[in-house]
Amino acid sequence: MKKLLIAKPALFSFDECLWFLNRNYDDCLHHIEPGSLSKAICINGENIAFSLRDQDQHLVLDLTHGGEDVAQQEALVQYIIEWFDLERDITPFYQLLQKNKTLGYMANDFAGFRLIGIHDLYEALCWSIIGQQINLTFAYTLKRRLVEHYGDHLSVNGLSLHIFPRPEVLQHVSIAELRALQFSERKAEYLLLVSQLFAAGTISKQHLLQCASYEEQVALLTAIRGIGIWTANYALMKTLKQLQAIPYGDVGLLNALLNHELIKDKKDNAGIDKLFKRFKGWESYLVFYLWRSLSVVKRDL
DNA sequence: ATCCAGGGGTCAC
DNA sequence: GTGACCCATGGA
Repeated sequence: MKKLLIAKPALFSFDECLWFLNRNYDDCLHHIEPGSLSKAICINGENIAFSLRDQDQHLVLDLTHGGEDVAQQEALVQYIIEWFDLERDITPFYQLLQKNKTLGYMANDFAGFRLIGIHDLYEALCWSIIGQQINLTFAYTLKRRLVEHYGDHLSVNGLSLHIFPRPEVLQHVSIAELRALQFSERKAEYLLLVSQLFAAGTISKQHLLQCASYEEQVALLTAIRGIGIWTANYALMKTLKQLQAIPYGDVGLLNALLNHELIKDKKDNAGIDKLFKRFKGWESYLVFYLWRSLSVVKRDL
């Protein structure tokens, strides 16, 4: 079995990332076991499966299905690097955290936690549309139904590793079919529209990368029906790792800020602005760490 | 039973 | 530009 090594940067904890990926939810797009994860993705048209584990100064990537050629292996390594944001020096963020009386504890409690991405823009947009205005448990249920009905999968070591459906497939699904899976009429409409746009090549990650500014990227996304300011920022944060992205209006973010008594109420926009101003350039990391703090509360209850 | 959930569109003003 | 209203459904 082909084995690839990926060097671990400073301020990185695989366990911390792994724990977040596993949280309390049932994510169908990866399988977690203590100390390792398994996943399947499509690279250059081929479905590949791998597992990832922590070993001393490296992450060890074991290819468990496909990926024989070197170009695919390089792409896979790059995928992991982007997924866990391994090339970023996050010490400036930690310095900002440690200066903050309320949030400083995170530098210790969540040490080495990284902004975990979603490489595929289409998947990120679909996932955020699914997650709009419903609780996360149900959102993961809906995602699983979508993936199991319309996505590929690889069977490896007794595990069924699912791959997010391609837009070319989803664009031809009917609203009635999605309604039967308990998607709301609106979510079904939005998902089909986004699928059509991606299948037709009207929108892509490449289009976003060609934008001159962050504002332009937001405008490009929010021009699409079903994608508002929250969804656009979520996708830019997860897919492009645009660190100035703040998913405004996010219920989880607001609850985390309330838990830490950093805002008076959910309409305290001034309080929010004041906090994020201190984390200029690291806004997304702050959001991600605040989301991480929600899981702590949930776990401790 | 009741309120809320990692929102967004629409429409009145 | 702002705010009220609707959507839909499961979780707690």
